[in-house]
Amino acid sequence: MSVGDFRAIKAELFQKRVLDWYDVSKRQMPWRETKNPYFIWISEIMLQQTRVETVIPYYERFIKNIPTIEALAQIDEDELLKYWEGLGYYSRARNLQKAAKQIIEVHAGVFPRNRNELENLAGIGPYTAGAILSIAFDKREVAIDGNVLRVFARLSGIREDISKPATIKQITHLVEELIPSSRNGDYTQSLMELGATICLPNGKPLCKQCPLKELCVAKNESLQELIPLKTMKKKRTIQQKTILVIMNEDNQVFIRKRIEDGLLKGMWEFMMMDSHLSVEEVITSLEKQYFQIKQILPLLPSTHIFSHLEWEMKAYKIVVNQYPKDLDGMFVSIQSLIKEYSLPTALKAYKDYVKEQMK
DNA sequence: AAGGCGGGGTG
DNA sequence: CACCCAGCCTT
Repeated sequence: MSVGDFRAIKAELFQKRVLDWYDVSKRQMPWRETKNPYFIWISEIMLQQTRVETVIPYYERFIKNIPTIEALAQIDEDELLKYWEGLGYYSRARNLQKAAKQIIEVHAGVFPRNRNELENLAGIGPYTAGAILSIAFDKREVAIDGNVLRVFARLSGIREDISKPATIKQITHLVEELIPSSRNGDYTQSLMELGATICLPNGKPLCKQCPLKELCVAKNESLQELIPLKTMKKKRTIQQKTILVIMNEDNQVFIRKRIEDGLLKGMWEFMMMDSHLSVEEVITSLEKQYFQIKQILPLLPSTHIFSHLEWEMKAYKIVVNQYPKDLDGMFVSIQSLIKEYSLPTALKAYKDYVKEQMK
């Protein structure tokens, strides 16, 4: 069998198999209870590279507190990031607000309903545009995510690297040819659901339970564990950091906002240095910045793994009784730190330490 | 075309 | 540990 053989199958058979399976097997998700494009949009952005179970509580809290495009456009950035804290890929939150403003200014507050206008909004690419159009508006558009790429690579026996644009284009055409005459939103979701629950990655598909097993080239050729082809991945680079949890005599802690770096941009952090510093080096560096140090105490080192790099963190708690006025950050109370400012999960160990200092 | 961008679940 | 997740953006 080949891609050609797969294309020869009856579209109606394929559609009936996958939609019937979806009706019986779909999981419950809060965004499946609505057609409100704003809600669908929020869910799709949160779901980018993020598992369904992780998203659900974030989604519930977000739409409860920021229920409309207008509310999203007007919210303070730090408050917005607070709702995103721990979810990762924080540019998604900033792009969400940028897009909300675009919708109000360019589209008079009316949610766009064609692919071109959607893809011109910040943070919306081909997948998200297709998802919103098919799910919220029942338009004849497809949404190609990692699940759909894997499902269709196996179904049609494609041996190419599924991350290559040419392969994505080829699969996009196959998915488009099979759009049903109705229920396209369910069609979109059924393909992703199949990938997430049956046609699993890492050579572990549950083919016996698959409603499409008779139509699957990979299954019929016993290639389902070899497809899709895995791409070589780059090794993580390791960075050494020294975290300085600086507190003043009023039990306030020093934080500053990350601006210049792409990584964790917009998030707040403790003072950090780019290498491992000894007690003496820390003291020298802080005195050079006109801090007067009253006490310095080593904290437990910790490690945080990002997808593309790794932080090896040494840390110190430092109590100062005097500090310069022109700081690139500020001292805030511990309660305020917890309630109002978003810190990356990478700093969780030291945020937890600060929490314990609350009196 | 390739790499940056978080955090967590899973085997 | 490595892989991958309802991807998008920049270079």
